[in-house]
This record gives sequence, C-alpha cells and structure tokens, in this order.
Amino acid sequence: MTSGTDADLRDPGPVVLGLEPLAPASTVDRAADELRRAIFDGDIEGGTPLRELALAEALGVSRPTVREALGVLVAEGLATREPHRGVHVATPEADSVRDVCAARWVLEGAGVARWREAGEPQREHVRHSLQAYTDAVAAEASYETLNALHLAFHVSLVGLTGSPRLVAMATSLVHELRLALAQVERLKRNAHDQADSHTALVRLLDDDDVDGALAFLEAHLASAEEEIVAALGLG
Amino acid sequence: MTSGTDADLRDPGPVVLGLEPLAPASTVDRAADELRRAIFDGDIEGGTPLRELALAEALGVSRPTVREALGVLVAEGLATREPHRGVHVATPEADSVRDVCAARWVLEGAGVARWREAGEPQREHVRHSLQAYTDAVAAEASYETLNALHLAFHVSLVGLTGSPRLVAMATSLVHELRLALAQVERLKRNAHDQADSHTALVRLLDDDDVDGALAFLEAHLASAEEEIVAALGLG
DNA sequence: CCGGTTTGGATTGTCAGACAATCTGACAAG
DNA sequence: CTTGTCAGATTGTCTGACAATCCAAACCGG
Repeated sequence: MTSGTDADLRDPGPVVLGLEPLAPASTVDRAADELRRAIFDGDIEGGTPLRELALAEALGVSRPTVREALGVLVAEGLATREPHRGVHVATPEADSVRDVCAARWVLEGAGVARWREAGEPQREHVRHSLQAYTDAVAAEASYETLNALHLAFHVSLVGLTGSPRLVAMATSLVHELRLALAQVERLKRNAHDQADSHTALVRLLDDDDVDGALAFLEAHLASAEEEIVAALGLG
Repeated sequence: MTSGTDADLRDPGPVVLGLEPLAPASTVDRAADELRRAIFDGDIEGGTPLRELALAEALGVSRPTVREALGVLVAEGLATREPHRGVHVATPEADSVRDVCAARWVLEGAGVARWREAGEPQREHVRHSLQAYTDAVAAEASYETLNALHLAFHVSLVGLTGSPRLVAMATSLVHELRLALAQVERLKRNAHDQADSHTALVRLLDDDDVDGALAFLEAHLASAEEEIVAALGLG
C-alpha cells in the first residue's frame, strides 16, 4: 500500500482520545431499543400482543421498520412470534427461568474456574463491574440501574473465559432474566442485599480460592433461581 | 370460497402415519433455508456480498422478504451486516474459529461432566447420534451429510446438560463451524477418520470414566481446532 | 335453550414501487 | 501527495396495497 520513503506513518500516537463508536443509529435499532426499554421498565406486561400497526403509529415509523425491530426482539428471546398470530411479549415460565439459571451456571462457572488462567484485564473488569454495582447500591440508584449493573457483573464473570461468543450468550441469557425480573415487582426491594454476596465472591477469588468461589457461586445462583421462581408462582 | 357441501377436495391420500412437521413454512424461512444450503454446500465463497436485489430476483421473492431472510442469517452468525454496505458471507478468521472451539469446549465439557446426572434419554441420544454417524461413515455418505451428523453428535453431548438453551447455543456454534468447513475443501477427505475417536469417547463414558472422557474430549477438540486453523491459513 | 356453522373484522405475510442517504471508486484541483 | 467533487450503485425506509389467516360474535337448526 504505502510506499513510505522516509517517515513511516505507523500509529503516530494517540492523536485522538476518547472517541466513541458514534451513535447506535439505524431506525430499526432505535425502535428495538425503545421496545426493549419499555419491556424492561415494566411498561408492558407479559403476554401483551405487540401489534405492528399500533407500534408503527406510536413510534412514528413505518410498519416494515417495526416488523424488523420485532424480529430483533424475538431473536433475543424477549418476545415470541407465532405465524399469523403476531408477536407477544414473552411470559417467563418457571421452566424457562430454571433453564436460564442452569445455563448461567455453566457459563459463569466456566469463567470463575478459569480465574487463574484469565488475563489481568478480564480480572480487572470483574472488579470494576463489582465496584460499579456497589457504588450504585450506595447511591441508591434506580431499580432498573441496579438490575442492569448487577447482571453486568455476572456477565463479567463469563468474560474470564476470554470468549466473546460465550459473553454474547451470557448477555442474551441475562436479558431474559431481566425480562422476568421486570415482571416481578416484589423483588425490587431485594435488589441491593446481594451486593455483599458478590463482594464476598470476588474476595474469595482474590484470595485464589477458586474452588470456594465456585461453590459460593453455585449456591448464589441456586438461591436466586428459587427466589425468582417463587415470586413468579405468586404473580 | 368453495362451499363444498358433501364431497371435500382434500387429498384424502395416505391417512396419516408418519406425519411430518407440516409445510415448508413461511416464505422467508424457505429463503433462509435456501441461502443456508448454498453457503454450506460451498456454492458461495466467504466474503461474497449478498445483494438484496439480485437475490430477490434469483429466489423469485420480493426484496423485503430477502432482507428478512438475510437478517436471519446474520443473527445466526453465517453472515455479517455493515450499515449501508450490505450483507456478506462471513469469512471464518482463525480467531473466530479458535473462539468457537473454546466455547464448544465449555459447553460440550459441561455436558460430558454431567454424564452421570444426565437422564437416560439424553445418554441414549448420544449413543444414537454416534450410531447414525458411524453408519453414515460406513455407507460412505456425502460430505455434507457426514459433517452434519458429526456435528450433531457433538451437540448431543451438550444435550447431557438437559438445557435447551445451551443446546441452542451449541447448535449456533456448530453452524459457524460448518460454515468454516464448507470453505475448506481440503478437509473433506479427513471427515470420516474421526469416527473411531468418537466411539472411544462414548466407550469411556459407558465405562463411567468421566474424567477420562473429559480429557479425551479436550484433546479431540484441540486437534480439530488446529486442523481447521491450519487449513484456513493455507486457503 | 344449546351446540355447531358461518360470516365479518382485524391482523399478519408478502408484494410492488419509490425516494433519500450513504458508500465506492475515479477524477480533477490545489 | 492530499483534498474536494461527482456519478453510479446499494442500502434504509416509506407508502400503499392485496391475499391468507385467525378470532369472535352473530346466526341457525334441533
């Protein structure tokens, strides 16, 4: 390409600093974001039909755009589509919650088990996620924020595997969980008493007690599962 | 329409019996199937742009339908979409193959590790998948068939976890691998000399040597990874 | 009065055509 | 050698429309 004769152009240094990847952009992405927000915030109940025409009008976009956005939600597991019957907001069954938790245990457990082999950036990311969570708890942030940060911490555990695909899978699982949580308001109050538990987990890891951390995580996930299932059963 | 009073025109045919999963389904599904087939069969090279208009004409459907089908492929990881630049068939990089294999190891390892706790139907499914694979090898089935059955066996290992979601993830990973294999014809000849290896793995499990099976699987996956990466490097 | 049938409205699946925004590449200008 | 401009191609999105299908309520015979 460049026939650099004298001065080479190799990475002249950090000329630019922060520089974020620009905007999320496309209309369908924004539509999907808005729908996701509405679902996570509990603005829409589980099982509610998502009518294309109505959404198009409400969002101020055309029906094909809404249709594509709905396809995204369906692919993420936040909604279900039946032929000629439209898409409905997913209703978290007890079985699916149990399945999500089982899958979570496999992924997060794999991450924790690789604590020693993981790169320092990944370990640091776990500590950073915990910090963000505990800070938000201390600041008494909103319910949605706490949930997001809490689940982000769990995803960071999967990041210890160093596999982008596993992290993507964990993110998808966590989205489903967030959907379930959004529909069980009675868990709102319990949101922050888990901060100590997570801190203890990271302390075990920092003490290099991987086996202990694994056992702790398994118990933590099991109790979370039962709590959600119980709350769902009463809903 | 037809107010058939007495004689209906419904192809009475062979009453029921087998009862297949109904029809070819929606147009976009069929379009996606056709594109998948073309990719897996190697009819399309990696990196090839998938032009919406051309595909619409070739498949005999409208552009929105093609667009949706392309969205499905992108969601499955078989293609990539860049804003205003269109959809291209994914080109399997060495990094992504390594990542897929790492993720595979986590999922399949988790399944094998749960061999004892798994239900008998799941264990039987593993044996059945192996049988189907070895039978196809003996019958010298086509390259595509062997690949599909081989990878189906690996997915069946994940099935030992009993988690539908983990199985779905494994299926997605395996699709990506199939994409990579489809673009490396030089591996065609090696397709069947792995049958013995798999038989040995199941034998270890049937002997209740889970740890041995895990070690065997790890080695098996590692060698497969290196083989594919090496073949890619020369492509 | 009740069960099954039919009809109508609502919604989705798919299509056709169109327009603006954006990318690519080449070319001209400094 | 870099920058600005332009034409062609392709995607992103919109409008409008039609057939197929599903849901529910009205309808009718027993």
